[in-house]
Amino acid sequence: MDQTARKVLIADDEPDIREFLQYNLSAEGYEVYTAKDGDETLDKAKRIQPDLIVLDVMMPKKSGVEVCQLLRSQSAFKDTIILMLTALNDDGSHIKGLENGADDYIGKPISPKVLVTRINALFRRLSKPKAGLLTMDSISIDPEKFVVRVEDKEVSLAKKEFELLYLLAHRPGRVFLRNEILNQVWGNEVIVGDRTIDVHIRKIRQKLGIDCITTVKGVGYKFER
Amino acid sequence: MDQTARKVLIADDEPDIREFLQYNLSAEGYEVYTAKDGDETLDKAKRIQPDLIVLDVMMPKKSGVEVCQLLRSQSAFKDTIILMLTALNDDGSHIKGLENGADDYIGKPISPKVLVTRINALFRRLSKPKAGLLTMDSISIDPEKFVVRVEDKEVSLAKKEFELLYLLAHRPGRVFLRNEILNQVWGNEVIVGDRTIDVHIRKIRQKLGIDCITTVKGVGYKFER
DNA sequence: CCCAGAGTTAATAATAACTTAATATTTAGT
DNA sequence: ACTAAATATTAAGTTATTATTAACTCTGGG
Repeated sequence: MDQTARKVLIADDEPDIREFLQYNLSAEGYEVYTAKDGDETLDKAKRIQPDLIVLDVMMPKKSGVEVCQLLRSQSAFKDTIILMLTALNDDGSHIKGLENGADDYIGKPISPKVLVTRINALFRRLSKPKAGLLTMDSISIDPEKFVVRVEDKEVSLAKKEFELLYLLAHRPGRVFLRNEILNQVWGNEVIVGDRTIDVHIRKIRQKLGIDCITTVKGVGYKFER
Repeated sequence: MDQTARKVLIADDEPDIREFLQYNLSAEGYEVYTAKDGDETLDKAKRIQPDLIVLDVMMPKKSGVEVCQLLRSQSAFKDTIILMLTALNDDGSHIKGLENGADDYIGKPISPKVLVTRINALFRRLSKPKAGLLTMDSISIDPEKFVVRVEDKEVSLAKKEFELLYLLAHRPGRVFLRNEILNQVWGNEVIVGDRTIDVHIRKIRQKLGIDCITTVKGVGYKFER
């Protein structure tokens, strides 16, 4: 299977809808997974880390809306594209979906053409470009393998630490405001105190051993050298 | 998501209006965030630093007018475009909005076309070109990296020093009154003595090494060369 | 169940930024 | 050249921001 294939998770309690979606999306080259209720969706989403989730509003265990809210409250899913599926294509549920963080919705019945077009459009519009390997002299950061190498020694960072370092390092010299950092790394729904950033910065400095993050007091942090 | 997408924050207590705006503005390529009451608006505005805020007049917690006033009293939002939304399209609330620092207003009900046209127009009319790199011969000022380079040597200034230098340098030759400087750099609520400016000027001159700030006695300062 | 690691918070310490006040120097007007 | 007013300079005092540490929660794996 293509290494860069987009992963799509389909969540619907009706087997024939799952099959229909799976068929059409596989044909488009997506890597498709399915779930049949809210809880299973959450489990699989966590394991698979899909790029897009097709979420039926009406599902057993947890409704699509609930699942959507739960996913959006976790920073791991802040960039996951969520497409709601609803039989009720009245404004009410449409609204409810988008309000809770969905990126788009489609009303049943679904035409294969509309579905595929919409999903492709979502990817075009929303997906972040895949992060690439960063290399500065004596330090390299690989987001694929999740590894940082400093002077030929491998350093393992925790996820938040890594994301923070990557954010700063992908634009060396540029100052990132604390707000920007919170938005990019934690997402704008999550609320954490300012000291949290400091603590992560400290751990990064500590683990890397070399001083490559500069504090700009009253402003933010930047990566240098 | 486009890295340079304009950020728009929508503040309205009615879910269907939020959704309506979100849908239409997302489709235009804006990066859209929402808030459902006054307090949430202030929180998110601070966090997200949107380029434009669509502000409903009638909201719980704090009204749009209050939010507008509060935002405008903070220097971080002096360039944020504010568009008021009101069901009462009588002159009274229109005036009240503009009086309190809003840049435009739209009366409900809203047509998507009008909305998008108006917002695009506001951006065209009001948005400042991104604070950019200033380059004069032998000196360059980079607000993104928060660094000044003088004859290929990097000089790091503290926040107030930098803001002051940037203010003067972005209009070389133009004299800035002490009052203007206080307003722009310190904001109009903060009260500091006149000597404070002198001290910062001195530090800048000292750090840069070259004399590029001229005193205009009895008037103010200007950047030259 | 317990442990280990990640993530967060809160309290305190440390430090840099900022402001002020006191004194010296410069400038412009007479 | 004298004077008054404005600015320059310096050092010291204050405040704001960040660094550091340790404790606490939460989660998943053994």
